[in-house]
Amino acid sequence: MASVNSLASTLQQQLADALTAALPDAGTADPLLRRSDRADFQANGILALAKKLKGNPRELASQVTAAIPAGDLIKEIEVSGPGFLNITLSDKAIIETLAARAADDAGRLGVPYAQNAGTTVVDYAQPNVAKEMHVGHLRSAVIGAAMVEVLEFTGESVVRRHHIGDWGTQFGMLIQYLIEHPQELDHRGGEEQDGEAAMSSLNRLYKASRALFDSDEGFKARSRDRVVALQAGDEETVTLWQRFVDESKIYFYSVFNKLDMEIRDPDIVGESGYNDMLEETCRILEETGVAVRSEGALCVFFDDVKGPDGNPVPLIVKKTNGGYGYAATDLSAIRDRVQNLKASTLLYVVDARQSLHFKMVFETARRAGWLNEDVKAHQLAFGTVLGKDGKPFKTREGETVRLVDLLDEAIERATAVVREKAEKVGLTEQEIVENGEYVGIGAVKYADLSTSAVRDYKFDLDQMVSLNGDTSVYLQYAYARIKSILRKAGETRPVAHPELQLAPAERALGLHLDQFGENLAEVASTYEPHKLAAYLYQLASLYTTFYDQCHVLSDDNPAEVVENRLFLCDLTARTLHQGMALLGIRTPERL
RNA sequence: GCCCCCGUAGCUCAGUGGAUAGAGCAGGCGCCUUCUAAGCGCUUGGCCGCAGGUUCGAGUCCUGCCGGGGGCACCA
Repeated sequence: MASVNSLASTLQQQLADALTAALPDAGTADPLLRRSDRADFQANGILALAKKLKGNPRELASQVTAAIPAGDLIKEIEVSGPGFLNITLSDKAIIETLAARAADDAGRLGVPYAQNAGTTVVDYAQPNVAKEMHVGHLRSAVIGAAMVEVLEFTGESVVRRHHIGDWGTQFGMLIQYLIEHPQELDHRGGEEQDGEAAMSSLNRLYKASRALFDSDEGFKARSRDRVVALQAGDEETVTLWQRFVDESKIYFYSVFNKLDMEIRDPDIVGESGYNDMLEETCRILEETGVAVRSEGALCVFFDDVKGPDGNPVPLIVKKTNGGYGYAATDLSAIRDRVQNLKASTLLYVVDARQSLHFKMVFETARRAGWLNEDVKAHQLAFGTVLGKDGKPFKTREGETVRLVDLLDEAIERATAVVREKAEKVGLTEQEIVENGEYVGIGAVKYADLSTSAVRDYKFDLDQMVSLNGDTSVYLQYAYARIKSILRKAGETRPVAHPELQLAPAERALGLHLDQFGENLAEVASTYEPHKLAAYLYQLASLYTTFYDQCHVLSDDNPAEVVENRLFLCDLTARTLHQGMALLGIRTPERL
């Protein structure tokens, strides 16, 4: 038996049954079970019921209490305040449940798969071809990757899509420039091509072509013709376009590699990938009357979308000049994902500033029948990255900050701290370098993942790399301390002892450990990865309290106590490791 | 003008309609001859933007204001 019912769910069921038994008129009422400061759990549901049944809540609570069958689960249950039930579980039940989790041979800590799992297409990490990646790209990548992992862990079948910006008018300009300056993308003397080098030549070419485009009417005209040639599939043009894409991918992979994030080539399906569908998408929309002609453009209108002048503002699917807007691409992507990939959910990890656009796109897709009750789309909108001062994140010179520079600095600063502390643990040079990357990148990811995505986000490298308090290293450090104890204790898997009475810190840790699966289910259904970060921080915090109050390897402890504490250490380590892995953050064995 | 998001401790942020609103940072006081002090304990600090409403119960739901950010016809 791999999957384990959590204490909360077992208790919830017992209370629900007791409610039905004691108060048949109540039907299937929710006992509203919550964690509590006053006991392990608190049930609030009887208060609302009392109103409905016109009864005294405290009396009803007593009746419900009496209807709960005797068993090992509950140690104490009392009616409190206006009619709350305060419930304390037995130590035995806690350790037995955790032992079942530890014994899960599927390595899932007893976390069950979701009942109604489907296929979710997650659209995240969408850099632009021939353009430098900046902090804005970080959020989509980090948040999206975490959602992918969490969804997969809960049993959802996930298709990743990196909707890179590899299409559009700017490619006419780039390709035309390359035709006129053919050496610009050549690699120097066969030296090994790395991401930085690829980006710097792309960057140079982009700037040069942009300058020429703005100053030279002839070049501008030739560039426009080149766009037409590209869209028409002209062989020479497409070949050159492919060079830009390939060159950019070298750069993307180097950045994602630095981010310790796996991006697979088949998952990169950029805007160009839907090019062949655009015409048909527009035709369907027009034929079904979802889209109409307005001022020469093919548009979809909405009652509640208006411009500053009070006139309706449409979603433009096809432009007056015959070109396709990005709405056509997004709608085609929806068709592809629903019809070909058989998605039941589409998740877009996209900047909140595009919320109106996606609202209109989703509504259009609903009208066209591509989305419906069974196939839903959701934008996981994230806020803008701001500097410490609350203004858009820029360098002192007002330029956008390169993502790689930021990551390098985070790694550099983290490595310095790791090195400073390394002697105490006896780290090798290789471990110092490795840990510096894990700590630095972890700090950046954790900072992004530990607040709710929709808020604007203050990027404060000093704070994240301070490595104090609520930062990733707190969790990594807790993990390393556990592993240190486990190494000292030897290799055998520790045995749980349900017969023991638990110390307060042990109970608190144990109860929290048991809620891992419920937390993941919530994260998966609300698309809020920061709740996982909060759970893990709480877990590490409860562990360090335990670490402080409950010495593990002490000669004063009876053997069973040592074993049981080792068991708690082991399960905490495995839970931390699993949770951090879902967030994309490494947990070094020594730190 | 309309729409969306945000407003919680000095700062950065949590807070599934439940009892006394929580963390981290910063400030104050303690704790390394015992498993990693990147830590732990204690402590100072709150008209949860304002005003109504719904509810047995509102930081949380509804309405209206105020303040900040963003979006709103052929860029993505």
